[in-house]
Parts: sequence; structure tokens; C-alpha cells
Amino acid sequence: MGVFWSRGYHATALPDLLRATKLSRGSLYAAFGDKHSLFLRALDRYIADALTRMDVELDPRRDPVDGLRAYLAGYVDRTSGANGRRGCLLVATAMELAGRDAEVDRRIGSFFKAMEARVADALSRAKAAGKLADAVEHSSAAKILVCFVEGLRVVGKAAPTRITSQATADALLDRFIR
Amino acid sequence: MGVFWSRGYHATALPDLLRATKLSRGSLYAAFGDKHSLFLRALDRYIADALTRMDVELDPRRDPVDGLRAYLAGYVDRTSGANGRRGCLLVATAMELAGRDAEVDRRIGSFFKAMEARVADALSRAKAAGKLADAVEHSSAAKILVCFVEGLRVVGKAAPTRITSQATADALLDRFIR
DNA sequence: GGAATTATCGACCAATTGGTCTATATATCG
DNA sequence: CGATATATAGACCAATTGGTCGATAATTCC
Repeated sequence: MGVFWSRGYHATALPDLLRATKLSRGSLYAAFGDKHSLFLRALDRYIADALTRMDVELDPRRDPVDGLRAYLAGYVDRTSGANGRRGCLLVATAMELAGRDAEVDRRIGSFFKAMEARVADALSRAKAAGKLADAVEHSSAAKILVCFVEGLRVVGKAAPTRITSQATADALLDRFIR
Repeated sequence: MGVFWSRGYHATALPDLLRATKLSRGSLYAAFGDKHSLFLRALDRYIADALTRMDVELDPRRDPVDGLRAYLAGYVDRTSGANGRRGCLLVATAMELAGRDAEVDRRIGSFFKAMEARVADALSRAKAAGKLADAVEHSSAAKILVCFVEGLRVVGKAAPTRITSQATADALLDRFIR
């Protein structure tokens, strides 16, 4: 997964994969079929990791606003400095392959949907607890937050400092909570 | 430019470039040096186009809130439906090459800076005109908007409808203006 | 018009791409 | 132990990669 993550699909050549898996050509093809299948497998793992992380951060038993703060803080951490430079397998894949690879399309689409649903759920719990500002509607606010964090991944490529990214995320959340 | 735009750097092979430029191999190399230089030239044009478009939308002689609305509407248009599927040369390049190509790094970084400066300027004019909500600070709000529109480009790869994207953008702007 | 220069082409090149296949080692099991 | 099945390695392959070069066509200039 790591090698696709930091290089992208096309830029990752078989030798890179062999080095990373410590397998020989024959074994790799016996185990995974081909480069594309292996990539899909890596992408699936990346997505599963991201979703389980969100399930922890936005756990319904936690305070929803704390959960959203943790969720944003996680993105801030992953998109600033050297972490930001490394980028995101999912966003890189979306930009590189979406629209040309049906398998990828499905995964990208369902990931965004799943992420948005989790954020929307947290927001609606926050609203029920009276912690949301007036006139904030949870489903559009969820779309906003999803766009924002994915945008962080893009802007993070320029390696901003954690301080400024965190301040930006805080400023956004402040427009929604009271 | 078009071919890099819709395929990305690595996925664009010489034959694609030859077809697009209607040049032969020799002529192309005589005219542009190599693939990398040609790519940089395409990227520069893409960036210049984006900045001049912003200069029109956020023209200081216009009402700043109208300008911001036009700016967001432009992104909504470019990131929904089939336009969204096509993606964005700049974001794709950031994800694919940033951190591995110094020339690209410089361009990506300065583009984000330039975009943020223009948005911040429009916001500060809006503030001076008393059209911003209380406690909105123009520089962090500008960072938020930049992240948001870049996030739109990513999420746009899943080809959302113009209606929902526009509603999302409206909902965000509503948190800032009064 | 004719010489000199420039632009254009596509055959050609080495290196690399993703992928296959056979020979050999390793493990499994009676 | 010995036979069989499995896993591994890396030589090998056709196709494609980005890039070069010499022959030819077009243009420019006197």
C-alpha cells in the first residue's frame, strides 16, 4: 500500500512493488493476479482504515462536537508539514484514475458517501444536543466539511504548518457550533 | 494542455502529445525540449487562465460579495457533472507530482498563495462594506474558501449534480456573510 | 531563380513497462 | 525416507516508454 500511496498508480513500477513486498515477480502474480488487482486491494485497505478511524473519532457515545474536533484534528495532522507532502492515496487515485476505471469510481464514490454520512450523523447529534448554530442544516454542513477536509489534502501538498491548518479548521468549525 | 489535463502527467504518452499537437516527434522536441518542459508550459497556461478568471470574478470594482458568489459558482460549474469528471490539471498535478518535482512545487505553492490572496482581499472589502458576519476574520476565512473549492475539485470527481454542489457552496457562504 | 537556412518528418534507439513460464527449491504427507 | 504437491525465483518476452538523428521538404533571402 505504502508504495502506491507515495508514488501513485502509474508511477509505481513492478520493481517498486517487488521491493516493497519482498516477493519475486512470479510469486507476486500468483498471489495478486496483476498490478491493477493489487492496487485495488491496497486502495480497499486504505479506505477501510480511514473509515474505522472515523468510526472511532465520531463514535456516537462520545460528545459529537468533540468527535468532530478530533476528526478535523486528524486531518490537520495528516495534511501539514511532511505528512501533508506525502499526500493521500484516495485523493491521488481519484484525480488520477476516476472516470477511467470503473472499479476505482465505485470505491471513490462510496467512500465519499460513507464519510459524509458519518459526519452528517455527528452533526445531527450535535444539533439534537443544541450545540449547533441556528440555521445550520446537518446534511449540507456535512458536505461542506467533507469538501473542506479533502481540500486540506490538496493544499497540504504545499506543506503548510500545523498551526495555520489547525487555526483554519477551528475557524470553520466555529461557524457551525455555538 | 488538454491532453495532460484529462490524463495526467504519467498517463500521457508521447503519441498522445503528437496527436494533440499535430506535430511529429522531431518537431515537438525541437519546439519544446522534452515532455517535462512541455508539461510545465501547459501547467503555466492553466494557472494563468485560472488567475485571470479570478481577477475578473473578484474585480475590486464589483461588489465583493457578488464576486465571491461568482467565484464559487464558477467552481460549482466546473466540478459538477461531466465537468467534474474531467477534473483539474492543477489538483491532479499537485497530487501526482508535488514533493517530487521542484518546478511543480513552486507553481503549486505560488498558485495557492495567489488564490488565497485574491479571496482574502475580496473578503476584506466585504468586511469594510459591513457585509461580513461578526467574528469572521478575512485571512482564515480565505483559507477556508480555498480549501473548500479545492475539495470541490476532488469530490467533483464523483460527478455530483450542479444543484447539490451549488447548495453546498451557498450554505458555506451563508455562514460568512450577513 | 537559386543558394542557404530552417522546419518537418518518421525510422530508429536503448531502457523500461507489465506479464509469462520453466527450472528449482521447499514443504507436505504417506 | 521418498514421492508428490506447492511456492519461489529470475530469465525471458512483446509492447511501449521517452528521446535522437539523418534525410527531405519548405521557406527565406540575395
